[in-house]
Amino acid sequence: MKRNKLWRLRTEEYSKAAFETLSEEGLSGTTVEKVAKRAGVSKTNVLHYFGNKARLLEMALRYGNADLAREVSALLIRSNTPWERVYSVIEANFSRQFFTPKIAHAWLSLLAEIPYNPSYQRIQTAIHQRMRSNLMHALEQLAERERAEEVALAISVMIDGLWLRCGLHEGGIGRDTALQQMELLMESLFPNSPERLAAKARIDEIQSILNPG
Amino acid sequence: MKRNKLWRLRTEEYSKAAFETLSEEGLSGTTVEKVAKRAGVSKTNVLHYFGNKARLLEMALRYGNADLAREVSALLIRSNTPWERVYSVIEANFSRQFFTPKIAHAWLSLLAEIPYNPSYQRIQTAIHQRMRSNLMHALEQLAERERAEEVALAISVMIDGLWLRCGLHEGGIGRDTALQQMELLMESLFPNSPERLAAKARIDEIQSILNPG
DNA sequence: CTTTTTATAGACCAGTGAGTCTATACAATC
DNA sequence: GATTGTATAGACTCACTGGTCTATAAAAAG
Repeated sequence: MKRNKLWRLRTEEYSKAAFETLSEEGLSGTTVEKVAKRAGVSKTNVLHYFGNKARLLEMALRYGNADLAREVSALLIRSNTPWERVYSVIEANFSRQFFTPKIAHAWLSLLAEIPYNPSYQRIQTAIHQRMRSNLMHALEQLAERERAEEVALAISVMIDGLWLRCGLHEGGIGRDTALQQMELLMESLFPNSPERLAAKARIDEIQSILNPG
Repeated sequence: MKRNKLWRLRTEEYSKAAFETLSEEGLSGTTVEKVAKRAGVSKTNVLHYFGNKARLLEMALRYGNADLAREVSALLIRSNTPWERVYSVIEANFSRQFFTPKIAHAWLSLLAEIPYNPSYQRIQTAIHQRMRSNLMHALEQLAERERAEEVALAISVMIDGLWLRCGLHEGGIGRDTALQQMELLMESLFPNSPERLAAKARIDEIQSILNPG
């Protein structure tokens, strides 16, 4: 169907525009009009595809997550050991392309709306759920179940916290500080583990190959 | 000055109303009108005291933080050792009264605006700065400076992350899970430290006396 | 080649929200 | 007691925003 193709193309285009607008103008500054302007089309057209603003932002949330999800997958399929899978999740979350104040701004703007919009809530729950699941599959092979749960939560909470700080003020936390913090956490949780460090090194390398600069 | 007294009273009242509105309606749902209604006065009156909405929300941010700051102080002045000071910061941040989804919602809503409003940014920077300072004074006596810096950051980032999760969805993270996570972090960072555990126990006790329930 | 569907835009509408203007009650000051 | 300043509210304005209605061009279908 040609219709469906164009549909997908446009929704992706406009979701992206919405995400970018969000990151530059904040939630209160994001209007359908501005998103349309950024995409170079009329407001009517954007509404034609999404029906209403809420759904547009919903798709923006999905859009923002899709990139990250791809990055995680790309590392995950190249992982051979549990430790490598853990570091795939970590590294992907602080990839140079994604872990930027701009993107963190947009993410923050959407997060703030989550409590008031069940639809966003479902999406975010799914996102967290997937991260937890990715971590658990790996960690269960490295620790007892209960500890694995705790640790998985600690890792993902720390990731969220670092993203939050990244979005908060420009000069705040960058990739290096973030990774250093994650390493402080990991080294404290699992001290003296050559396997862990080897995995970290390998994933780091893979990531810098996949995504140079 | 009687004038100043009333002024203080009203600004406090309205800041509180704004904070509460924020927590129930989110940022997009918070209008000057609604805040006024909640305070039982006219919109004009609220505007009379704050001039504009931005300054109202700015005061709401300060208001929300003031409570927390008092809680930290109350524990801090009763602390005798560095470890107790560290746990004062931690416990205060997860006090039963403050660490609630409602308050976390309001806090999230304001955070999302920080990147777009220099004034909020300054306030938030000051808040983070004070937390860092509180932690550093204590941690410097427990580790070398560089490690103290790292650890202080780790603790405050984890606190932020847990607040974020608390605000995200109702059934998410509660005080118990949060404190358990903090303890996982602390135990990993400083294993086998009876002094630390004693301090934790003492602050926990003081806190439950000051703030029963 | 006509008919129907899809894509796109322009004009418009209704609602809302921030902020102002005007007015009144009230307190303080002289 | 007159005057000045403060607190408060009601009516109003102006800008803007989400969303709809109408129209047209383009494409698909027949």
